[in-house]
Amino acid sequence: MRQSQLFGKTSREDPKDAVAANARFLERGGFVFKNSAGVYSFLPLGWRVLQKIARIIREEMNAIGGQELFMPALVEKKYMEPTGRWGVDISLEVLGAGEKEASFVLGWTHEEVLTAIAKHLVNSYKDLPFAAYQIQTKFRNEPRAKSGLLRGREFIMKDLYSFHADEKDFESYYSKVREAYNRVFSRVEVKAVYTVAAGGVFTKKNTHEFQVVSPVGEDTIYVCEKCGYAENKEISSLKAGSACPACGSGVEEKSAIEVGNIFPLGTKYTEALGLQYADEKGHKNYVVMGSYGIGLSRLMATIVEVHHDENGIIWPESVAPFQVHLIELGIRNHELGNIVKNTAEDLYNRLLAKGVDVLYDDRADKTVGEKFADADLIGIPWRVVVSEKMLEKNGFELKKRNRANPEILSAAALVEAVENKKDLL
RNA sequence: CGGGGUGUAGUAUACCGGUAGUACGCCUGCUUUGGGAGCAGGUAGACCGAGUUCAAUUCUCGGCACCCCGACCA
Repeated sequence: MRQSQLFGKTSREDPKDAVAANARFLERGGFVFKNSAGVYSFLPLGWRVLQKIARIIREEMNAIGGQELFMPALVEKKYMEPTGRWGVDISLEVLGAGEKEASFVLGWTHEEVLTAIAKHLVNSYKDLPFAAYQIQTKFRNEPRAKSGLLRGREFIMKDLYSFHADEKDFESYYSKVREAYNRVFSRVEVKAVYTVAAGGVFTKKNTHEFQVVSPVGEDTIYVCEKCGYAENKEISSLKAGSACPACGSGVEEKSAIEVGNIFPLGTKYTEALGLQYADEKGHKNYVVMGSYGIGLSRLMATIVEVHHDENGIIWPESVAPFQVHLIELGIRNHELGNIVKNTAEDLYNRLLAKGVDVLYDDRADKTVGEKFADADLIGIPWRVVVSEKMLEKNGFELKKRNRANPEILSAAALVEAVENKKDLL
């Protein structure tokens, strides 16, 4: 991608209404655009990051047998009423044609919708278990959207639902999901603490959350540094310094961002909606359910909260919008400058040919300082500079975003290094 | 939803009851070129509505929007 053509520009000033690091850097870097409070557009740069995250989540969900599908955002009243979730506070209701009262809600979760589908498809124990998920926009009329992408009224979420014949089968799947979630969070390089929590509007049972410790987090958790056991303050009888229920060591109080959760639902929804199956003896039983969420847009914001410095974002390689930021410092209308320009074009094409994702800063009207400052802000892991100075040394400069000192490499060595993602620095 | 605050150019800001200023951006030209360049010229602005007033961007009221604290929450 040529940066001169990119739909998205950096800005030098922080937006006046943004305080959280994720909002400041994502808006300034041209990753997202705030359309309303808690309502964001993803610009091409931000959308690439989101797609990288989505791909990792898909791989891990598929690996535990999750089947991807896609459900409607318009959810009719008849689905939510039987479970008592029609008209809850966070609902964004929609009027049908000619109606005076809303008959649809913009979907904020999909247990009911998928259970209705399952009623059509599940008759026998032979149809169980199964797990299905989607990646979709969710709508929740938050009384107070805040902290950039961390709490929006509209956000992108992966929601997985599993259906089982009995609790035992459910529990074994629940722990599989837990492991899959750990892999997701470790691949995007956030440290998520598995935390015991409350079920809110989803279930009366205890649930589990994946919490990333961060000062901007809205949740308070008690976490044991020694064994890693953690409880959410909302259900906990612990205090800072209390003995850890798991190992007896002291727990600490931390602010944390909830990046994922897994809910045991039992038969709450299947009873309310009448989802039963026939067992081996022909007896009818209610299906046991679980639901499992990861907020993708929130996770993207969390990654920024965890991985940045004063100059901008430092993307983990797994989710960076591009692998390489190629910066050309040729002087316009100048003989040597043209050589620099041509050399950079050539290198750009070589990297593309090798299948490397490159953002090529070919902008002719930007100064050196501006290009470097933009590169720091956008936070692509590898930076390659082509300039007169480098050509004199017969090489290219390669620098990692999180390192201070660059390396000078020949073109061939550089292409090889980037291609093999060799950490030469 | 309770409390507090803020709405001025594309962005960030200043001043003011009477002609709205600065910086960055953007456009033209020349110069410059390894950490947000220089000169010259140009472009562009008071959230909406009502009231007070000779006169409102400024004061008052209402609405709307956005931010922060709380309650709530993936």
